[in-house]
Amino acid sequence: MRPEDIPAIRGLDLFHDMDEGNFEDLIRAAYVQTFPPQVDLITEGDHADFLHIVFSGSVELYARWNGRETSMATVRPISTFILAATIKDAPYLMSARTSEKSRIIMLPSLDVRTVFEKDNAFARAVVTELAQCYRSVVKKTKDIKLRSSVERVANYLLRCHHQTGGALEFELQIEKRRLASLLGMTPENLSRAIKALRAYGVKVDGTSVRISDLADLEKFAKPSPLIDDSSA
Amino acid sequence: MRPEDIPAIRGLDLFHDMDEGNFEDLIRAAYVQTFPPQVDLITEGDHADFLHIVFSGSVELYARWNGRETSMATVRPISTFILAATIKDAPYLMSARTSEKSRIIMLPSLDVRTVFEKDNAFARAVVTELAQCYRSVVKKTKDIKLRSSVERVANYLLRCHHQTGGALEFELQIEKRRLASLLGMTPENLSRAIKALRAYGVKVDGTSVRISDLADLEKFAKPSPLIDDSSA
DNA sequence: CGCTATGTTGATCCATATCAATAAGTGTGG
DNA sequence: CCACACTTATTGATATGGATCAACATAGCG
Repeated sequence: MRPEDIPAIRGLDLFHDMDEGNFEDLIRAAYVQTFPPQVDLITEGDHADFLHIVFSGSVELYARWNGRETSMATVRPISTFILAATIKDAPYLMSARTSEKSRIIMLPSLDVRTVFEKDNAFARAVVTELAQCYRSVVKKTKDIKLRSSVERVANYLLRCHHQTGGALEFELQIEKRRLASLLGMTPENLSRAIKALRAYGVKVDGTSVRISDLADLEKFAKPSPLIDDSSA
Repeated sequence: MRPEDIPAIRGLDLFHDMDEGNFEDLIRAAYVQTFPPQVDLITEGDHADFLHIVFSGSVELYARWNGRETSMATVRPISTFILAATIKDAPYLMSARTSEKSRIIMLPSLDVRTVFEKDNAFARAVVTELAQCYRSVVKKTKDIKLRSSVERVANYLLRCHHQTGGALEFELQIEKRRLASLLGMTPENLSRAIKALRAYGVKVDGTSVRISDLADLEKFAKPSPLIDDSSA
């Protein structure tokens, strides 16, 4: 752990309000490692030995069943992942792999649970974090069950648009094949969905996206705060 | 609130370890009401004014978008629902309606949050509950994204089988149309999926289900603890 | 600079949705 | 208690969104 990294971790909502001594205990127990792309960090079913924090790069959460695989989420700096398994002392429900070269901090689950037991501020921060995660998955479920694939793509692009501060031109931060899986469709189908959105003023070239008629796209996509707002 | 109901609530994991005085504060502020079937209790987007507890009957959580509707979960006694919105002081992401005549306890969110702030045991119980909810939704997402509709039905029946303590004959506790929506398919498609499972020794007549060849059904369904275990 | 993974496009197939008709419950009021 | 209305379940016919297969283009990358 580089000393200069510590303030950034301390700045996370999850660790911000906890006792300084407890925070230092956690940090002392932490491992830090830089991984190349496409390295598996955890495998679903394994025991949750560490709470992971993505410090740089990005991590894909995915799941398998019966030979099939689907992308569940992308974790970007700086945030933790699979907190629930750590706290519950339960097996991971998802696997995780680096999408790009990534710096990962690992806090032993045992230490996290110990601090959780004695630090009340930390316990409450965990609640906030888990409530956030929960609501986020509920939104994803609504997205998948209530929308067609073209609608999901349209709304995904609108979410990117908002996350980039309202830019009408931006870059996709994720491979298309991964995006397809994340949105519950095949790469071929994503290609076609993107083409279908040309009719609503969306131009995609490689990873760069341009929305030429925002109103038209929104009229089609019908974004809802109860599905698409990343906070709320 | 009938005095004889209080021990049952106290017995819930969520309230079991909290301070007696705080528990009494919550109970004092509670409303109790019996609703007929098909009554809307909450509507998505509304502010979360109450934490609800299903005391008897059952409640369906569902969501709408753009004129479409999908069932998200069924809540059975005795458990709470939409804790995350209450704690985060955020709008509900799902609507809820009674499926049958139901006795519902409502704790004002404000009181729940007040107790949450001062009662550390309660705060930790909230964590456990939210972690459980989170993992449960993740499993549902995996079920939907990784399995075909027939596979989902097969695994649903196996879950019923386990929840009834291993019975090979049991009753569906939910209307078929609701089940279809819950599993992300149409009622017609559910009918056909059930018919397709005859090949694996499943006989459904009305609401009664009989599994004649468990091994065969399991071989087809390939249940996984990481998707189908209700605890874990 | 070639190799391999990714992305696109077209053709086809299949799972699931939709539409339609009927049957079977379920509840209600006379 | 039955007749009627209404909702739910089933079945068949058809339509369609999305998957699969195949071919090619493209872009990273060693």
